[in-house]
Amino acid sequence: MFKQDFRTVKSAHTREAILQAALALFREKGFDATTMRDIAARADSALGAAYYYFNSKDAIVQAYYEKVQAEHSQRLQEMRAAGAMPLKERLAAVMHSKLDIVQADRKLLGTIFRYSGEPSHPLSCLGPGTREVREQSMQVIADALEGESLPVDLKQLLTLGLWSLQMGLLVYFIYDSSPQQQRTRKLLNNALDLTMNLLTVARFPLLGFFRKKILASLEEADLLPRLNFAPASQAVEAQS
Amino acid sequence: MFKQDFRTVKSAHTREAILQAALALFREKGFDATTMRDIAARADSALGAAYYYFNSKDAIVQAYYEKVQAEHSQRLQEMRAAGAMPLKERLAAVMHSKLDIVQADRKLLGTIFRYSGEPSHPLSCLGPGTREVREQSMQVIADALEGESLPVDLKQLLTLGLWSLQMGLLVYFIYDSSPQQQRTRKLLNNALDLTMNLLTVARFPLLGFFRKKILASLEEADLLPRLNFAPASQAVEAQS
DNA sequence: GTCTATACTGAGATAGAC
DNA sequence: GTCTATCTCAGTATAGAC
Repeated sequence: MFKQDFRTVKSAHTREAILQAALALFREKGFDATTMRDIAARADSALGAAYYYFNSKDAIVQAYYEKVQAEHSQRLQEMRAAGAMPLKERLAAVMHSKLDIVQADRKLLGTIFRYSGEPSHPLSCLGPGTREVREQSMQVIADALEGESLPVDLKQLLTLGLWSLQMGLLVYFIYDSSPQQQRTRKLLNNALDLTMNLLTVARFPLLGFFRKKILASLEEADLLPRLNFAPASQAVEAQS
Repeated sequence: MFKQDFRTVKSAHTREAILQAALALFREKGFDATTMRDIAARADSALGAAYYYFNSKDAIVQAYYEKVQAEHSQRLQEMRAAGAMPLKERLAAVMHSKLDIVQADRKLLGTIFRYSGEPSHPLSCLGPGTREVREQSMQVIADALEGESLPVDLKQLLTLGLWSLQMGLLVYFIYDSSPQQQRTRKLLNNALDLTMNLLTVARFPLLGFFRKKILASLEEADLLPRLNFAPASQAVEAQS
């Protein structure tokens, strides 16, 4: 496509060295303060080499969050394999593990939102360029609802809601200066408590009117992602 | 403080010329494609002059959205003076007029979110650097709730919720490629319908439990802005 | 205090040699 | 696949006109 193959061992090694150098520097000095020259120097290669593997500094960030998403999916898959948990714990596991993974990279995390207002930018976290990663991260949430006896429409609403919550929490996380970002954890727990309460209410037949209306609006606005609510094993299959 | 006085007519005129030149170019070519040298050239002044009035290209954007907010506040004040409307219409007026104001500047609008993930950046739309504009924009919403017989806690929740909705809609607006962004307008109307329905439900005594819980969480997370729910005339007074 | 002219630095990105 | 040289442009600095 638009990228190299990275088939050779040497090539993959160089690429990884550049990526690691970049991430280390981003963590130390932040994204803006790190120059491509710094990165190349730390990876013991030339500026051109860095640009050979990553079309831009931004592309490194993209590689980073593809890595994060892969790690997140994998952790959740392992947890699912390890045994069943009640819904609330599953949701807590999904959300907290995401925070765990990015905890060390808060300085880098902000760049995810940098192009959120530029639809055509390949790194726009809401744009077509990141659709795959985004849908994967929604699917992780959807998978956590697996086996619950909830109507599919409610599952869709819940998934979209929880994904939005996750995005919002990531922003809060970045701004959170409390030790180990405990405030974010607390907020997340409170939000999950409320979600569980809300879920009880949302099932109430009298509110079916609301559910239908909300869903129709979202559908019309093209805000509903296509999610896979098949059993976990099949869902995993469908991704490969 | 850190800015000039712009007391003289000539000074203000130059500043305005530079701002207008910048906005015109942003609309034509977008933010990134416009250089400070372009702006200075279009305003018939030197690069140094542009930097004299605006510390950076970003500072021009900041001036832009202070302008937008001032315009928004003013329009709403005029509407309030023009006569009473039912709540839903007042809310629709608030939200739609905001979209009206920025409609022509969608290419520029995205930059508002550029630094949303960088707390320390002065232009972060959620950071301390923009607190004043942000609170003013929330106050415009709070003012629209004036005179409604709702408990103050519900007013606070509603204001924060509607402000969030507004921010979300601005993002959707940027991504909306339908003619005249009609989809955003439709989504807004649907959201307001739902809000009104939700409001009826939210008043239900049985749900007081939820309200208290949500409010406590937000309070703990320091997400509740200090709003002025005094009568409109006083609220205006307090801002000057 | 307001502005011009000019030059310089740093960094993202690219071209082309090897 | 990798490196060197180079380009562009945001931003800074400075010296001075008025």
